Amino acid sequence: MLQKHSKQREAILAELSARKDHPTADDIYTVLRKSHPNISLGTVYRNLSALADSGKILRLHNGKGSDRFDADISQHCHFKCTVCGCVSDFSADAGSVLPPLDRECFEGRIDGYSLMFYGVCEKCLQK
Amino acid sequence: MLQKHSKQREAILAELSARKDHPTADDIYTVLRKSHPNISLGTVYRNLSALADSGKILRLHNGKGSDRFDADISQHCHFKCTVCGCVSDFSADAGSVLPPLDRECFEGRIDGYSLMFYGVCEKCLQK
DNA sequence: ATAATATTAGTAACGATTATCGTTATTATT
DNA sequence: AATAATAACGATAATCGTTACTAATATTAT
Ligand SMILES: [Mn+2]
Ligand SMILES: [Mn+2]
Ligand SMILES: [Zn+2]
Ligand SMILES: [Zn+2]
Repeated sequence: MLQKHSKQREAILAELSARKDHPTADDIYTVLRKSHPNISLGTVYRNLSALADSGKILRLHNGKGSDRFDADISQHCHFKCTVCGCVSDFSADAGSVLPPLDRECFEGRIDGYSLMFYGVCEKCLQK
Repeated sequence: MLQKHSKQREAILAELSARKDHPTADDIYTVLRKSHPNISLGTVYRNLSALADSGKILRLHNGKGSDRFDADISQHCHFKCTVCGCVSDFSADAGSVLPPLDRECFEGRIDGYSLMFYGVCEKCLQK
């Protein structure tokens, strides 16, 4: 996978890297249509999936609703507003607190975790 | 919602309460068909959603793959095996560690969180 | 340049879930 | 107990996010 370069993939990664709002595949598609009028939604999905599989970006499963993507691949948590649906980085210290788990009572292997907080964002609270 | 009693909802809740494997809607549907040959998959989905909305059961978003449900509504974490797909309760102390977050740098309201660990379960490791 | 092939655009297909709708079961009222 | 009101049902169509397919195009190696 990812053996040949493509203008489309470059544009997708550039767009994702330029923003911090954890966009969906369709969000990116809508924006890129302006500069790449013929780009296909399937191409956006295919490249985002390939980039995520190769570890270059992060895929955030989002319960109901579409997946979101993140160019920041460092371990960090997220917060989702249950009113407006926005997803933002969450600078809690939870991430640094979690790793030292008591793995003694668990015989499997832990490769990672996903931690999502739910609530109401500042903007929605003020309405 | 949930204004009238129904045999189907009773059976769905009973089945979910009797197991600890976090079944999908279709899992429950398949089992209940034996005792309730005419039950509809839509009915299972509708009741599981209503029960989850009213807080009587828990819905676990599962990334790709269908949602799973849990009759244990206490705050607890889960572990998903990326090989066989099984989802099990995870008795880490992470849940008790998380609540005291530094909420000072966050202006929104946190209502809860979902924490899922990924890895390989004991059974799959032994193969 | 030529050849090989990964990637694309466009579109069909898919799986999970929700919506619709005429019928049935539950509950309240007479 | 019969009647009326309506929530819930079963069957199935529709929706949504995503993936699969295919002929054409773009990239890379020769
Ligand atoms: Mn992020
Ligand atoms: Mn559980
Ligand atoms: Zn909000
Ligand atoms: Zn396993």
